[in-house]
Order: sequence, then structure tokens, then C-alpha cells
Amino acid sequence: MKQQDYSILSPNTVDEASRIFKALSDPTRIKILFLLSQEECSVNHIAEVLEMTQSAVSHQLSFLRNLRLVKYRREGNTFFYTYDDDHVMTILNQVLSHIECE
Amino acid sequence: MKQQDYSILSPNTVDEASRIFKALSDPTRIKILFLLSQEECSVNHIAEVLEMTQSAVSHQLSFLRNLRLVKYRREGNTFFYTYDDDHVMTILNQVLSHIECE
DNA sequence: ATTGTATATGAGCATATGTTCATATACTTT
DNA sequence: AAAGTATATGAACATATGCTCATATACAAT
Repeated sequence: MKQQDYSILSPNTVDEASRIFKALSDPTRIKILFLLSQEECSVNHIAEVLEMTQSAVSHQLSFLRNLRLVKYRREGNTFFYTYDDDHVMTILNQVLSHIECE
Repeated sequence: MKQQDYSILSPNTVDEASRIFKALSDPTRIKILFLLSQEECSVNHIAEVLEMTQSAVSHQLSFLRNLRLVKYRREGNTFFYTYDDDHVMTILNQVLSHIECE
């Protein structure tokens, strides 16, 4: 059988999907996004709640920023982060609630 | 502010979610699952369609099997794989169709 | 100006991941 | 029994990942 006989995903679609899933595949990023689904948070606040170093959190926020999954506003020295991709947040919440109602 | 003031996910929930997303975060696994969403496939068939070695495909199927995302039946020398987790397939299709309709 | 505070970032490191290569296993065919 | 076919599996390797540590940056407060 030949490859053409099948509905094949375009490379771009596969790459984009894997990027989204990879973003959600790390426990720290899941926890950060879940926090942000509830309220706008500063970096230090996230670090305190998750009991992680500021640096580790900042690196993950940088990762999420690059993927446009979060955005921030500055207020003095404090950076307040919010989520910035409704679709990804919907996917995350679907999976989380599916797991919890088992 | 204290950690207890927030709705915190249980460690099990986070781990389980990250396992699901990690399973979907690799391009090869996405392609395999997408193929299986269309039809039952033998290992060699998957390898041919995806233009990958039998070994690479078999390793990924082993990964997906461990997570109970696929199952197989044997017919002589041939192993026919099908998907085995409707929820994960739904998530995958949601993300794929969201990407494609942009 | 100096010190303090909040965050970002680069280097380094240990671990995880995905593939290849060689080989094992189990069944089929002759 | 022997050779062939389809798949599984272990070792090895290169790359990716997520953290820590040290330091840079930018603004605030004194």
C-alpha cells in the first residue's frame, strides 16, 4: 500500500500539535498554567505556591512566553503573568477534569 | 499568601496529565495515533506509511502500549494495532482540527 | 548615588528521549 | 527440521530537557 492512499497530516500540523502537547507535558508547566487559569500571578508568587526557585519558574515562563501561551504586564518591579491561549487552556482543563472524575 | 489558599492539583493528577501530554508530544507518536484513528494497522504497515524503520515504530508502539493508549491482536506473524483510549484520541483530534482550521 | 527588590538569562550538569543497530522471539512455510 | 517473516527488545549514542548557580537587568526606595 502506498503512502498516498491515506489521509496524512501535514508536517506543519504535526509539528504544531507536538509543540502544544510538549508545552503541557511538564508537571511544572501544568501547575503554572493551572494557577494562571485561576488568577493573574507574579513570578515570585508562582515560585512560592509551587515551592520552586525563582529561576526555575522564570525559565519555564520564558518557555511559555515563547509559545505565546502566557503574557505579562509590568508594574514596577513586579511582572504579572496571565494565560494567553484559550484553546490550550481548554485542552488542559479538559484533561485535568477528565482525570479527576475517574 | 499561603499555598493552602489556592486550589492545588493533586500530585497524581498532575503526573497523570503530564503522562498523557507527553505521550502526544512526539511527532512520531502523533502520526501513529492518527493512522490508528483511521484503521487497524500492522507494525510494518505503519513503518511503511511513516517511512520509518520497523524498530523505531515498534519502540514507540511499546511506549504507547505501556500507557494503554493502544492494544493489539495477533494474526500469525502479524500484530494488528488499534487505539485503546477514546479520551486521548478525542484530545488529539481536537488539537489537530483546531490547528488545521486556522 | 547607593542599596534593595523582582525578574531574566547564560552556563553547566544530570537525566530523559528517540533513534539505530544487532539480535532475540515466535510463528509460518517449505 | 530449516529457512523465512513479523515483531520485540537491549545497548549505545546523540540530542533535548529541566534544574541550579551565578550574574545581569531594570526599576524602587532611601
